[in-house]
Amino acid sequence: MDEGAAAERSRRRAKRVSMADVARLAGVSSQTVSRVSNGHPGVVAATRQQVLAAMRELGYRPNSAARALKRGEFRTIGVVLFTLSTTGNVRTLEAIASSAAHEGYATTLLPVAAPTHDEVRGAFTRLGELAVDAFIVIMEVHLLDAATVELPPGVQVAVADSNAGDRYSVVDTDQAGGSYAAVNHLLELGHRTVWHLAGPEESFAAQRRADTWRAALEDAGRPVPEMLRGDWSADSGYRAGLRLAEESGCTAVFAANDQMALGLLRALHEMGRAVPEEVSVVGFDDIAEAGSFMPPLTTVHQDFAEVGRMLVQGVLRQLRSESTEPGTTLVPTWLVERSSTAPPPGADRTDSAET
Amino acid sequence: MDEGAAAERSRRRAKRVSMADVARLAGVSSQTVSRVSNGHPGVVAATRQQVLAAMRELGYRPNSAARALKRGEFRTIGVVLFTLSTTGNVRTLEAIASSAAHEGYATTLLPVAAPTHDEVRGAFTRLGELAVDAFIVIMEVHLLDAATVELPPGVQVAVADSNAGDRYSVVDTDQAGGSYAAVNHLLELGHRTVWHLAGPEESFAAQRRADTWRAALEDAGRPVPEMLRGDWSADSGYRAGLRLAEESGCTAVFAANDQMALGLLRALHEMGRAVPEEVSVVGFDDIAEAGSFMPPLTTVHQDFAEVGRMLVQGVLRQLRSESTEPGTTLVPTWLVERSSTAPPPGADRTDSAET
DNA sequence: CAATGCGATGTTTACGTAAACATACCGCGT
DNA sequence: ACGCGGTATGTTTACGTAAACATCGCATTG
Repeated sequence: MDEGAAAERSRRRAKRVSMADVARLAGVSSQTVSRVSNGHPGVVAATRQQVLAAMRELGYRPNSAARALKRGEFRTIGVVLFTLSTTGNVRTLEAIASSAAHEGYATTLLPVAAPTHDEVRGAFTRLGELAVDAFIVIMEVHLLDAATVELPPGVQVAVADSNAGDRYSVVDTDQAGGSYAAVNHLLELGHRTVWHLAGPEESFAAQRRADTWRAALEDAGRPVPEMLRGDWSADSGYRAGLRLAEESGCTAVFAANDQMALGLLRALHEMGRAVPEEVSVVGFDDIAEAGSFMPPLTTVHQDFAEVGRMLVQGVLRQLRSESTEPGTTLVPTWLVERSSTAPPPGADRTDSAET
Repeated sequence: MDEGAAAERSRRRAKRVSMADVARLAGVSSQTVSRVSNGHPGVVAATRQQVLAAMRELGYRPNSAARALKRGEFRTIGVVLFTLSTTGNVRTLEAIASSAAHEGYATTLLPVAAPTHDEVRGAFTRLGELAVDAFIVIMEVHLLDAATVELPPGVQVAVADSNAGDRYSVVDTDQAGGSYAAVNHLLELGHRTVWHLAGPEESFAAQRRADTWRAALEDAGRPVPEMLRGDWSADSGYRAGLRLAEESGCTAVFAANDQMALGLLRALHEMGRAVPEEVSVVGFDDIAEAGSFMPPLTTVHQDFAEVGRMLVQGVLRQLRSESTEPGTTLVPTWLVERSSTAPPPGADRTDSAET
């Protein structure tokens, strides 16, 4: 076992083909191999072919460690995230990975087990040792705060889902715009006011959506009902829905995400409150399934793909210009009207919300 | 604050702090710094403290490229996948990333833009240059086949969602077991037969589920209805549902995933076919929202976390022992009974399916 | 026809780390 | 007192690549 492992290790070591090997076989210098490998000009076609043939024969593949060491860059972007259980994170990650790939960068995942300060700090410590030129954090900023001191200097950062625009380059969807559109849509349908099922307290996005909901109501001079709170899950939406169904005055609900809206719909259905005839529901996210809810959900669409793209562009720009540009970039959101909203029961006019 | 940041920035690019710098400040040799950095024994406490202090002062972080070059390994696992739009892939990736992190490995994403042969080949070519010790492929194998020749030698591979067990180490959920359980559950409720809404033809998983569905019916001596086909999306489930609602003989449907089941539920609802009173529906995946469908969906649970864990264990074992062990490992699946299934209309006895 | 210039290729070197080897020192036993 | 064993630390070297510099040869030109 022991000598087996040792032998295998040496075999693997021996197996590794280097430029020198290719150069020897092709009868050229290793520098020429390097030139061919990197597509540099100044290599005559015949030589190039010879080198390429030798590469193929030996199965040469460049050693990226050596390459990175020499060049001083890894061509890799690290992504720090806490969970892949929310649509937004997944969609954003997907866009990051493909944008990065498009730019010739690899994407390395740095999962943080739990969103505690210790965990985040630990992650950043590990991150300091990671083969990464820049990284993108998809996480609440109040956790980032504590970890800031640990951030390895010399690595560019961009942040999603955060309000740290004063210190980092932040890209986020237009939470306020979307929330405002959602609430106003309901008011315009004639609802007297709108209830809100918020996301967890720790979430910046949840807070921003709730704040905007409140502001929109106050702007319109409407009463602000008590806010309910969920944890993004459909179950928490269901529980909130059971309670809302008892509120006879409740004719419109703005849920902070689609999953909770799903639970809400089920609770309302089970309690015999028809959607949208008796109660209107608006969600947030526009997940792929939203159009197949019962009824199809009116919700706020977020362009996560664009967020990912902009995040990558952001860090790469920083990387190239060597400048950090704090600031927040907002990606537009818009309301997608489906069938879960309608004028409130007893409303004769569908277009006026004048009191 | 500003000049601090600026200073740091210029210091960074000008020269990254190396072991030599730390060694100079601490008044020791760089080798001693290396020993401290790697926690090697044989460094007296006083010296260690001195080195650590110097590291802190200079903000030293090891250069992983140099380290990888020297050690001959990257401590990184690459994951090749086509899409993050399916629950299974996302859950699996998440588990891979956290298992890998737990083992001290980073996870690098290699997205494949489209599941075409060319794309996959290109991905593997890029992958050959990637700083990766091993990789995991989450993709249909028939695409892998064409790319096999391109697979960089000396890199360990494990595969999910595939039937390439003869050549690679494959980990998959027990598709057959789950499908069998789903069909039998419906038969035992008293349904005469079960319809099937399959996933896309290209999908190995879809094929396996369909095959098992057919086999289970044949085993029980039941008629095999015409199979419907969707593309995993809720929309395709909806379209199939519209058609099924017209089939008066249809009392039980086994959908190949939960998203399609969702669309199915909506179509049946809109067509006035009550679930589960008139039609029973079973899904596959047990996505987080399945319990909040209307009605809550009976479905087959897949333990993607376990799949990810085993994939990582698999490649790491291969890496350490340098042996490739083809073979398929199945992770158990089980039926989660919720409220979307019931005996067929007109059935008096709920336990017997005898004709 | 020789000088010149430039394109093609080779040689040297440095990147930061860590293994392997080398040395210096200390305490101990005889 | 002397050497011996062992430990703490220093020195050398190699990992694979690519920039910088060096060289060679051929064609163009005065």
